[in-house]
Amino acid sequence: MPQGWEEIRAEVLTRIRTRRWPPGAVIPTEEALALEFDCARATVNRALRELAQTGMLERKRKAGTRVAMLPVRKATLDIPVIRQEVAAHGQVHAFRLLLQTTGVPPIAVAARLQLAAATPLLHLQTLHLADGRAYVLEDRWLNPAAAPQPLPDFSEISANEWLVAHVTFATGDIAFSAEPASTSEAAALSVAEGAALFITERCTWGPDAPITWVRLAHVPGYRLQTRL
Amino acid sequence: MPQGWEEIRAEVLTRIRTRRWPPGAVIPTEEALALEFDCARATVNRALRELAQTGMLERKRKAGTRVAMLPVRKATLDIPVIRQEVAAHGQVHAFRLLLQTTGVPPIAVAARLQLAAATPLLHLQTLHLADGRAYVLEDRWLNPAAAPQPLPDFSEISANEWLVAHVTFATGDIAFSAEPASTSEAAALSVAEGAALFITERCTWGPDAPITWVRLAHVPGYRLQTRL
DNA sequence: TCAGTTATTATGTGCAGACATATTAGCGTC
DNA sequence: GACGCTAATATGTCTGCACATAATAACTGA
Repeated sequence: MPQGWEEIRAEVLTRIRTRRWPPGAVIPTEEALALEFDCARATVNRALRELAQTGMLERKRKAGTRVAMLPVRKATLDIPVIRQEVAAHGQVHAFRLLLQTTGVPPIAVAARLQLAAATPLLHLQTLHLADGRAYVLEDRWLNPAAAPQPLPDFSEISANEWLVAHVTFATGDIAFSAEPASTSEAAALSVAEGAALFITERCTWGPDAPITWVRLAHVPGYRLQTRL
Repeated sequence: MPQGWEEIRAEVLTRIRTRRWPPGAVIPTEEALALEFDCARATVNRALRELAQTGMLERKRKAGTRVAMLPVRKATLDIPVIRQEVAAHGQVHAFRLLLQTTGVPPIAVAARLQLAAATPLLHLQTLHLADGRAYVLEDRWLNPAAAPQPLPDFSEISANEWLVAHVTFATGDIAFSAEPASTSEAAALSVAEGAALFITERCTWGPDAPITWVRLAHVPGYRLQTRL
């Protein structure tokens, strides 16, 4: 007899995976399960809620709880700060600020940030190193209007770390893709032009204004991994 | 005054983002917050627990709850079945089975599945089409010992969809990377050799045996996106 | 027959209280 | 001061109950 909401969750998961409750089937009500497991309904609720959150179950009032047609649909992945990511591999992190200018960003960047096309932004290019070797090239456009003045010396502290500590964040999105290395990216990362790079593109907004757009070009061999 | 655990969560999030509770700071106890918000401790607990799950807060017994040093660290992403993914774009999904043989997989595949090197597996290559155009190339090795017999006609039903409906799943992992198109991949996807492809690699295990290893090579332009 | 209303029902949320558990802080001893 | 024990404390979980809410089912009347 399972006891505790985690064991109940495990038991339900087993019944789903062994097809005792096959995909699409309606499972017993919380009340019935509480009776079977000899616990309070709130405990069953907790277990089922967690399973619904990961996409294993679909719940609707009155209709009841059913096993999702296509189980295993959501994965959570960590988005570490680069320094932590490098440190997690047991390597030493360092970075070099390659470029810092102020200017009007490409239309694509302004559009993604929902900024007027002519707004001048701070442009930073930073090369991050792991054990002295190129690891990822960071290309960032930063909205000075969204950041408290004065700005720090970005060759001393990485923009990402300064921003999370000093700028109010409201929403954002993140996208992953694969792109061929441009001439400048190839040079910075010491790879062949056109090499397949793993790209992370992130956009963040504050409560009032866009904060930053950043594109991370990872060196070939990079893998983003998570457990299901 | 916030009421309901969602509003409390929002209020706490605001205090974090406005730096009233800056990164690293310890926030009041559940009891104190329950008093402030005039609700039960369980309600505060629910709100704080959810925030901890997304990485905004770090909680320890006795030590209390503190704002994470580097907020925004976890994102959840959906892993749809290819047919749903295509349909979500309003396109028509179809697929062609390019290859079906039985043989010993490459060492790298056997190793990732933790299988003895000489185990023969079913090898499937499938090209998925969106509105008739190449969308993703699926390269799959399937352990027949982990699947119920008889196997279906994989030119009629896609392996993924058949597997989630008929095979008991226990654990798995997923990884994303960027790789240049091999000669055969380039031909199948109608792209230039060496083009940057977005690769999804998935490994799944049943309770007793490895089930399948699959590598999805997405056509250039593919983006995997999620909100933060 | 069908649209509109009402009743039913399963989940969603909330409360107060209780006990469990991990972790820290304090204390005493050597 | 370094150690090991004990007490204090914040979170983790559970219970039993209540009411809210959404979605379905049943009913009603034209």
